[in-house]
Amino acid sequence: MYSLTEENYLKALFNMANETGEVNVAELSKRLKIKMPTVTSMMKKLSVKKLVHYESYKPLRLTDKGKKEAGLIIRKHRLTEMFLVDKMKLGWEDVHDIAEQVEHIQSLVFFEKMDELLGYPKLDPHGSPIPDKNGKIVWKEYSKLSNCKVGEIVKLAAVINTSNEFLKFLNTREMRLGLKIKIISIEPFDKSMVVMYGKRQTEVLSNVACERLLVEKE
Amino acid sequence: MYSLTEENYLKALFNMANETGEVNVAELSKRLKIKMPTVTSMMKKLSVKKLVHYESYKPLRLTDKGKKEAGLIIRKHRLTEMFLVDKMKLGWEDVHDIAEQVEHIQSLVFFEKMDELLGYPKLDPHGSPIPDKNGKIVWKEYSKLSNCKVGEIVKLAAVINTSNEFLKFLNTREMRLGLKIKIISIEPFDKSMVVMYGKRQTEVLSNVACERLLVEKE
DNA sequence: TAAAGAAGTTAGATGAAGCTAACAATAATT
DNA sequence: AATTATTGTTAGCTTCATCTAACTTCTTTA
Repeated sequence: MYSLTEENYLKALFNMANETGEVNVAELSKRLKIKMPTVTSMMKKLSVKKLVHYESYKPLRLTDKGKKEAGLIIRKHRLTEMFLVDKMKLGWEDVHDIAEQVEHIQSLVFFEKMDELLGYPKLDPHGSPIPDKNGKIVWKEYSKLSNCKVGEIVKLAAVINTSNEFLKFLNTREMRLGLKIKIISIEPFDKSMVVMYGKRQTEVLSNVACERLLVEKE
Repeated sequence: MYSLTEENYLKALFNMANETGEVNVAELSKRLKIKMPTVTSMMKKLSVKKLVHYESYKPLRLTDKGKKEAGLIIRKHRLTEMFLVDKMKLGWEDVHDIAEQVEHIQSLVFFEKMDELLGYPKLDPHGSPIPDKNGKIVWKEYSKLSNCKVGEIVKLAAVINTSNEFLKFLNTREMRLGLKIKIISIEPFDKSMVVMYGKRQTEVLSNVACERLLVEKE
C-alpha cells in the first residue's frame, strides 16, 4: 500500500504527536535522521496522498486517514513485540529492532493470527497500548514515578524510554511490569528516590530513571 | 548487508540452478518479472561484489560466496514457513508470501530462536530441505510419483510446485506429507494414476499432479 | 551458409528517496 | 526595532532499481 519509507514517516509523526504535541520539520528530521529538505518534500508527497495536512512553515499534522494508517502500523509493531516476548521468549530489550522490520509486512492473516495466539492483548511488553483494528489507541492514565510521594506504594505499569540500555538497566535491578514499588524516601537535592520492591531493600533510582517509569496507584 | 533487491536476485539464481541447472539472463528476467537490461546491470553489480560469475553472453553462475548468501536467505525463508505452519497454525498454502517478506529480516536471534523453538527442523512444510547455518543444502533423493509403478506403496515426501492452487488442490484431497499412497493403476493414454490412501479409495491424479509429487520408497 | 529469430547488451530516461548549498521566513535576543 | 539564530524551502545533484529503444551477438533454420 504505502512504501516502507512513507510508513516510517507516518509512524514517527504519530508517536511524536503523542509524546510532545506539535511536530515540526526540524524535529521530525532529527528523529528520522533525515535532512530537512528531504522531510519537506516527503511531507508534500504525503499531503497529496491526504495523509498529512501540510502548509509551508506550519506545524505538521496527520489527517484522520494518516492517523489511522499510522495507528495500524504501530499496532503491527506492538503486536509483534508482544509475540516476540510472549511466544518467542525474547527479552523486552531485544524486540524493538526486530519489530521495526516486521511491522512492514503486508499480510492480514499473519497479524490476526498473532493477535489470536496472544489472546488479543491490550498492551505491549513495555506497557504501551496496542491500537485496535481501526488504528485507534485507548490511553490509560499513568503517573510518572518521579511525581509520586514518600510512603506511596505503586505498581509499575509502563516504561517511557524503550532503549536497549534503559531496559537492560531495569533487568539488572529485576524490575518488571506489574512490580509493586514502595517509595521510602526522596533526596531533595537531585530528586533521586530510595525505593523497595520484590526482594530488594533500599534500591536507589535517579530522577532520570524515575521520569521514565510510569506507575499506577491502587 | 545486501539490499532486498540483491537478495531476491541471489535467491532466484540459487533456486533456478537447483531446478533447471544453467541459468541465463532471459530466464532470470522472466522469473523475477524484471526486464533483461535491468538483470544484466544487476549481474554486473553482483559480479563486482563477488556474488556472481558474470561474463557477457555466458550463463549466470553464483560464486561460492553467492551460494552461501543465497542459501542463508533460503534458510530464513524455509524456517519461517515451518514456523508459520507449526507454531502459528497457518495452512501450508498461506505461508509462502509471508515468508517471502520475513526472509529479509536482519536479526540473528530472531531466526535462531525460531530454529530452536522448532527443534532444528531439516525440512520445511513442503518437504524442501532447510539449508544449514552455512547455507549448505543436503539433498535427499526422492522419486516423482509419476515415475512409480503399479502396485508400489510410497510415502509422500515433498511437493515440487508450491503454488497456492496446487496446495489447495492437495488439501481438498486430504493429501499431506508423510501420507502412504498405493498405486492401483496407470492409464496408458494420459498417464493419470488411480491411487489409494488414507480413507480414500480410487482417487484419480493427473500426470501433471503426479509430476509435482515427490515420494520415498520404503 | 545466409537469413531470421532469440538472447544479451548499451545508452539514455524515469521515479523514489536521499543529499548539499543557497536563500527565505519566522522566532529569539540584544 | 534591528540583529542574530533557528527553522523551513527551493534548486539541483546522486544513487538505486527500474524502464524503453536501439543495437549486437549468438543460435537456429531454411
